[in-house]
Amino acid sequence: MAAITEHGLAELTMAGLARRLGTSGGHILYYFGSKDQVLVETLRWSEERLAPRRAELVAGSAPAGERLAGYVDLYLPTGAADPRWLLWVDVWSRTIAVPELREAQAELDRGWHEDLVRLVDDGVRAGEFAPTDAEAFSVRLRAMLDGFSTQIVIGVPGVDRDVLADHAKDHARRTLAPALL
Amino acid sequence: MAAITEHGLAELTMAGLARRLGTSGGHILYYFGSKDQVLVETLRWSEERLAPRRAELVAGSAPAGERLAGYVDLYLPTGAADPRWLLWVDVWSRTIAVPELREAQAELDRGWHEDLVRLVDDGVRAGEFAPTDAEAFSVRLRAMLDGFSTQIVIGVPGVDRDVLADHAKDHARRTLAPALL
DNA sequence: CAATCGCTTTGAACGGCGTTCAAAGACCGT
DNA sequence: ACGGTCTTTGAACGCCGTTCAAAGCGATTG
Repeated sequence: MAAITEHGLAELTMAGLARRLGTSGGHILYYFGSKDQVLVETLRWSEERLAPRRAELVAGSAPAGERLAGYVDLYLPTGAADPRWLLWVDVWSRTIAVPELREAQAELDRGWHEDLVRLVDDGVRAGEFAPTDAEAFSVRLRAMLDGFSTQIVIGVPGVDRDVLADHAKDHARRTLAPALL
Repeated sequence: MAAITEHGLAELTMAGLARRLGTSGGHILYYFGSKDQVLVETLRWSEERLAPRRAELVAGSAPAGERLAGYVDLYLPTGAADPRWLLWVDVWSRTIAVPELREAQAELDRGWHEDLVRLVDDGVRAGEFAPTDAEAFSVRLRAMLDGFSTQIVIGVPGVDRDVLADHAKDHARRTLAPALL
């Protein structure tokens, strides 16, 4: 992750990474099998580091609306070169050619999905949100967040992370708003 | 596009493409400059082929709701290996390393955005949709569609193109529904 | 203590990639 | 028939991810 942050994913080669780690390219592949596996394991590691904060958002005692806003902020890339999202986009394009990546990737997604469903159900149960199909809500919101994240991380001119975050939060607020009476 | 359809983007090499075209790799690069440019020009060509149908959706006389559903169907990939969307995902990951692609890509996006804004404004003007910030609606819906498209084209297990299309259409319908009184 | 044996680690070699470029070919106005 | 410009080729280049034979290392054993 540090290597990606410093020089970008495109500059990350087996030989370069090995040099940085004081070992050889062959050695890395002895354990990981392929560069694809290195990348997907790095993504997994990166996602695991977010797990505690995500768990807190699901289990926390703050109003569900606030926790949902926190979920959006945690999901989106921090900025134009967020290494976690560089990995996501790269893994997407590699998944098309390398089916072994598909399951790992689907599994990471599932974690985000299940937590969001719990969070929304929690808010509904507390009467803070209108009765909602949490599954459908999660599928839609996360797709929107994926689209926003892509734009942010590839640096589409004129897009601003915080503006897009507000779009997502506003969408959530309106969709989950309890009926006025 | 035919080569991508038949063998996938990962198998598409300069030498292989040249052989298929009865020419040499150097010759393709004489005109295109780089493989990245070949891909982005191919994407542009592919998008241009959709332009007439998109224009018809904007200018058509059918109810705006129906035209919006048509927009969703045109936007999403046709299936798991839609070559247009293989190119999109590939261009996303290359854009990160090759800034020259960014403008081309943003420009293609702009076309979809502007047409969707017109379509929604049209529906609002006709009283078919509630008064809506069409800009914001377009930013959100297209992000959602990008997220869905990614999942479809990379073949996430368990996702179905038509189910996701219905999600998008339902989101649009609910968001744009005129108030009940 | 030496021999053995599995697990690590190396780095040279490999095939294939996108790209470059000197040379050859084709075309055309004069 | 010549000259000049634009095309086209294909060999060469540097770099990539990956493979694999050989060497290194440490623990187990007689």
